Amino acid sequence: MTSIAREDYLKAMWKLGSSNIGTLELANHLEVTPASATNMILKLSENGLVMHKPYKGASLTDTGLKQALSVVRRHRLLETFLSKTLGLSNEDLHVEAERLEHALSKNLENSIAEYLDNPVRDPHGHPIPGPNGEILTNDDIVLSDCPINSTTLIRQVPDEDLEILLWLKNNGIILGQKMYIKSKNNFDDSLVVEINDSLIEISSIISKLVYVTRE
Amino acid sequence: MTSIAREDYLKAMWKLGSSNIGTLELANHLEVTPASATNMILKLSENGLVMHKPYKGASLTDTGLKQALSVVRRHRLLETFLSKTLGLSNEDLHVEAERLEHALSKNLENSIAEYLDNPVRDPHGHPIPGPNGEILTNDDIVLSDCPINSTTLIRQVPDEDLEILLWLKNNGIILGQKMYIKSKNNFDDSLVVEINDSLIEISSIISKLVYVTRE
DNA sequence: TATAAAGTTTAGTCATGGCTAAAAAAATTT
DNA sequence: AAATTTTTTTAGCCATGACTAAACTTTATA
Repeated sequence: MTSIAREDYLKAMWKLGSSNIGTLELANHLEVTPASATNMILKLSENGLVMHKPYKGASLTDTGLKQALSVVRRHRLLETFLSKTLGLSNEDLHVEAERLEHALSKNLENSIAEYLDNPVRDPHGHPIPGPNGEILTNDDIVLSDCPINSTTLIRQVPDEDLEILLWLKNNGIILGQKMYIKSKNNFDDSLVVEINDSLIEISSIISKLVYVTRE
Repeated sequence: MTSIAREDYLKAMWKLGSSNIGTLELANHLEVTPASATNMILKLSENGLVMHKPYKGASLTDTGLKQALSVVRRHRLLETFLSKTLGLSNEDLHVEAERLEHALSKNLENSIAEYLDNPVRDPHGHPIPGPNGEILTNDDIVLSDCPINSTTLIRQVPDEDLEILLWLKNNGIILGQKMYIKSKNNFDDSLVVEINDSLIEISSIISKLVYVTRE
């Protein structure tokens, strides 16, 4: 009843936000056709994992959310584990964890968590949900919402897009890095920040994927 | 074209020996019906992984053997990796590796092999096939074929059966252990061996699963 | 507000990999 | 050698999760 496909749908819905997820949006995210997404939404709905209002969108139920967070937990624990043991580069972690997450038993999940001392952040700074779906409450804020003329500390970088990840690394935008926000372009919402005495322009897209805390 | 089910069939055929594997034997090993096994044998045959003589049995082709050994390599590398990092007990290793082996990418396989310094034995003493299917030539012999009144060293214990594994451990039959073969029962082919000054009777079934070398 | 466009669902198809029941071949007994 | 048992295959069915094409809502535009 729980399958790889179902877990992928639940995780995708979690990523896309809390409510009224469009079929097309979900289908695009999973690279399937809208018809396939409708099909699966109906099945998940029958199993009480998803709420579906025809033509209006779908959202996770409490049970569905819990299962989605379980997948996310496995993913992030795996990233942390592979990083610590094999020293995989930050760019490789996501792809490998994506393959393994569905095959991780509860037992192995527990062993890994214990081995890592129950970490609350993965190597990209993302919070790791607890065994029952508890998620770390943090005061990380998205970079694009940050006030000008503030000093911030980088807390989360995205993990999926290789190109973005490499760009961030090449420009010194890494976890724990201090960064001063100089200005914001009112036309395209890009930012100019100062890192280690050099100025860097951060596109609007990227500034929505990086999270920071105020210093 | 390569799927979990197909990999399981190839691995099972490898385990069952080199040629003329019966449909029923294969089906029993995989806990599917004979009809399902016939079905899959035909598919693998179409893909050149298996030779099938109707009503006579099936066997792996060179390509099929190579793919089977690739699965075995992943399995045994995973066992070794999980043992070394998480310190999983010997009894847990098999089950966990069984789940993960199909999801291990070539990249991760390589990383793990390198991390472990290209091991040639897994924690149960089984040889780990190389990246191209090369298997360690060793002079391990099956315990049941061992001459009486010889001193032997335990080199391989089975990994699948929990009960057997626990019995072996509880009786001191572990890798590297010295063992003296005292006698053989001509009726049931069981053995009596001396380990650490105590005598142990080993059933015929188990004596076919343990491999040793002469001292 | 009527129409076009965008998004969603329905209907029907396909491959995969199970299953059962029945037919056919091979091996074993009598 | 004939009959029986065992093994294997064939035929047909089912669930899963993709797909296309067409129908149907909803939203946006003229």
